[in-house]
Amino acid sequence: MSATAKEPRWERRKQDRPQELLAAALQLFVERGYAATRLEDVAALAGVSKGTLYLYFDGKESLFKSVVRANMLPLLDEAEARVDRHEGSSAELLCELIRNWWEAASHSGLKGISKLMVAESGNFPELARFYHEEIIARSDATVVRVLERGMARGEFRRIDAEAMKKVIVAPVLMLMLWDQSLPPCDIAPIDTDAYLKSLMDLCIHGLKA
Amino acid sequence: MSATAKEPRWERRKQDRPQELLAAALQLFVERGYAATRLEDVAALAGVSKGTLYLYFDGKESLFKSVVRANMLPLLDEAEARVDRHEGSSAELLCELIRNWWEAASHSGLKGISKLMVAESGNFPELARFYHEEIIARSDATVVRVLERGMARGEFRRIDAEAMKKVIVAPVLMLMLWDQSLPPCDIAPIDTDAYLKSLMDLCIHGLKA
Amino acid sequence: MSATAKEPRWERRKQDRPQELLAAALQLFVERGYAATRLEDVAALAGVSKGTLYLYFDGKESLFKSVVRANMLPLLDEAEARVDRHEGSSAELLCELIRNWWEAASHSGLKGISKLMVAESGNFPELARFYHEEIIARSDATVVRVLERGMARGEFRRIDAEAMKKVIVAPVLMLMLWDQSLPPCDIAPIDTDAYLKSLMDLCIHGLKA
Amino acid sequence: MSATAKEPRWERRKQDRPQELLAAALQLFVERGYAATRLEDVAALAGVSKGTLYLYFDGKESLFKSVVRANMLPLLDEAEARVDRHEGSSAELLCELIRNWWEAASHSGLKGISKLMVAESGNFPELARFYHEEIIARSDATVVRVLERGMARGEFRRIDAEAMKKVIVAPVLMLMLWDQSLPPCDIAPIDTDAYLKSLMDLCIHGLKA
DNA sequence: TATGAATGAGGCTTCATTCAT
DNA sequence: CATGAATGAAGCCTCATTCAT
Repeated sequence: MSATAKEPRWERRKQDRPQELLAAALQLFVERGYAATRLEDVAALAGVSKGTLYLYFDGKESLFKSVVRANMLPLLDEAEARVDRHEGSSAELLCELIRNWWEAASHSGLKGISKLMVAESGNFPELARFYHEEIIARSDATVVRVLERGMARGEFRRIDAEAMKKVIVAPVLMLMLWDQSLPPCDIAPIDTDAYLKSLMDLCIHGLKA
Repeated sequence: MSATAKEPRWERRKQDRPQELLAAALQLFVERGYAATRLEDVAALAGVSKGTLYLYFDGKESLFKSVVRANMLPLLDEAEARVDRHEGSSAELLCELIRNWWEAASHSGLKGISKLMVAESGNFPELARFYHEEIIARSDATVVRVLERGMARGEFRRIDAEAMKKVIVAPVLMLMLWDQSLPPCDIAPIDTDAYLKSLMDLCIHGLKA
Repeated sequence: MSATAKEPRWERRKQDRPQELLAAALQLFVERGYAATRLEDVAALAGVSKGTLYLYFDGKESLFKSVVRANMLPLLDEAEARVDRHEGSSAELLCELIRNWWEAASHSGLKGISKLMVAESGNFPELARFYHEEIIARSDATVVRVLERGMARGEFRRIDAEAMKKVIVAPVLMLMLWDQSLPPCDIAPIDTDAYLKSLMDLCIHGLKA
Repeated sequence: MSATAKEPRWERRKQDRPQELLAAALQLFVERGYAATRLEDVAALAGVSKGTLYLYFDGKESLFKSVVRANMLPLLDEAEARVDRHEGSSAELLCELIRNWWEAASHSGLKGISKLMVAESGNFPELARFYHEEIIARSDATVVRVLERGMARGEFRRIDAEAMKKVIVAPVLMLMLWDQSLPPCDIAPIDTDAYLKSLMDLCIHGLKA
């Protein structure tokens, strides 16, 4: 599946105006929340005028949904394939999964989207459902597959994989939220490397047979 | 003629108005976020009119800060004392700590406040700092004490307690956020008991010497 | 006409609450204007609660009109009689008139009322008419009588008494306005004595035959 | 198809909007006072909607200050120069000064501004100081120069010029106030010509050596 | 396409007025 | 009589949206 010349992911488009607007909108929505973000600020941050925004999006809500969808869709197909192809130990696989997930989140808008979904789930429940089905549920399922692979191969002790998956996913999600929230408040940020190492360390020791 | 002859325009007493307003405000701020919450709705939910709110609070921002502070301050001093008095194993102590923390959060507004702080940290950075210092930092410190107690007594293996504390706190915080976000979106809620059991199970096995 | 024991000048009454309220209202209305004066401040300045005000006055507008009328009515009957009884020169009479008027204004609320009438004439035209008929017109008429007496007795040269009366009244009114406006703004106040002396000096030299 | 085919929602150009708004605001502020003037009425009188006002002014207070400054600044430099160039008698000069001042006030917003300053000095003390320094103090100084010129040339008798200047300025100011206040109340307006003639007549006779 | 002036619904806040105590 | 908690209409201001250019 080679990169297509035109991927019609946003309403209308021309050159990269939409992307710039989506990037600006993501930043401000994440910083301030949906209601507190003014479209004029989004437009200014994208270097266009207020009216231009309406050439590409139907309005504020449409822009918001586009931001969420645009930042979620590219993420879906990455980590999963790798799990099935993996040859090594399940512990290694789990660690790789965690680290890959964090890497993917860091190089995309997923960290911000996750914060947005926590903040705005009440105002956009169907978006929150979409996020949970497409991102969380698939991440969960991937973790479950690894956990079951580990148990099946005798590497992991018997655990409640369904419950444990969320326990393992939670620290990664929380790291995303902290990563978004702490620096703007002048709160000392998390030491990401040490945090992830501790998480993987805890999982390896906590799960091993 | 027992009570009201001619439907009084208002009823309750001055003393409990602030609490009623704070409770209503907490609910709506958590559901909708700060900017999307209308003071008229808060007042209506508390059973009073718009103007009454201003008899007790200086305005929207003041109400918000009061909500946060009122729901954070009562929580601070509970779990910590228990740690020092504990006689049993550190694993038991850690489990008790996690469960107590969740219990306390469930019977107070802390779950909502935590969601609020994720959502509004960018708009109220000094409140976010207050929250982190009073809630997160103290929870972290308590966890650290337990981890170091366990290591000192040979119950836990040597770990990076500073990094691990956040890994352990994160799932509890994330549970609070899910607990607030999922039900209003008609997403299947977390099985809290199984989740906490898995968390404690992972910690016990993951930390033991 | 001896002083009566009860002069029913205000709506209802009891002891001296009404006077205290009227005094407080006069002060604040003059300082801030009608619209910018809050009844709660009036009540507080009078040492009573907001509700009490409504026991004595029908509302804000009623209070305002009462303030104006209460401070105008006592003033009406003083200066006029003196003119007819006067035996000396018309120049002396005019000077006495000016000084008496200023004295009367200083020891009553008339200075404030005059400022109020300038400020609020547009919002209370019928009050402004009342003020002009009862205060200005009568002052004017008195001045005219003095001017005509002076001309009749050959002390003053022939002038347009109708036009000149306002020219003579204006500096006294303006002095009242300055006296009310300048000190609160930290602007150097008028030297009242020198001002009145100059006015009388100008009149005496300017009118003499 | 000469111009508007389908009734445009707005018409005029950006450049003259501020002046139109300032003119409308001056009128209403003078008529009703600061607090009683609604911005929506100002906007309507200027032919625009509420929100448009905020494109040009920061808010009500900013609009008010702009109104005052815009109507004061153009007035400052006119009459003064003429005094120094004058060749004729000081009596003529004084009369010319008075008449020029009145003419200037009549053809500008100064009459209204003067009323506003009397009414709102308590609420805008620093504006009142600005007005007194820029308008009153300069008028005063010009009058003083004429009086001293007259005394120096032996045309005027010796007087207290500092006190007399305010006595001479007061009738002109008071005429402005009457001119603003009387007509809206259906009170017979001042006969301006006769009034000014009487004032000049009084000054000439009252000052001459 | 792109602009930005203009609009007006909607929310925060004030305060005159009411009325149970 | 007096109080002050409660009300709600009204005004200031913001900002999503429209549209002539």
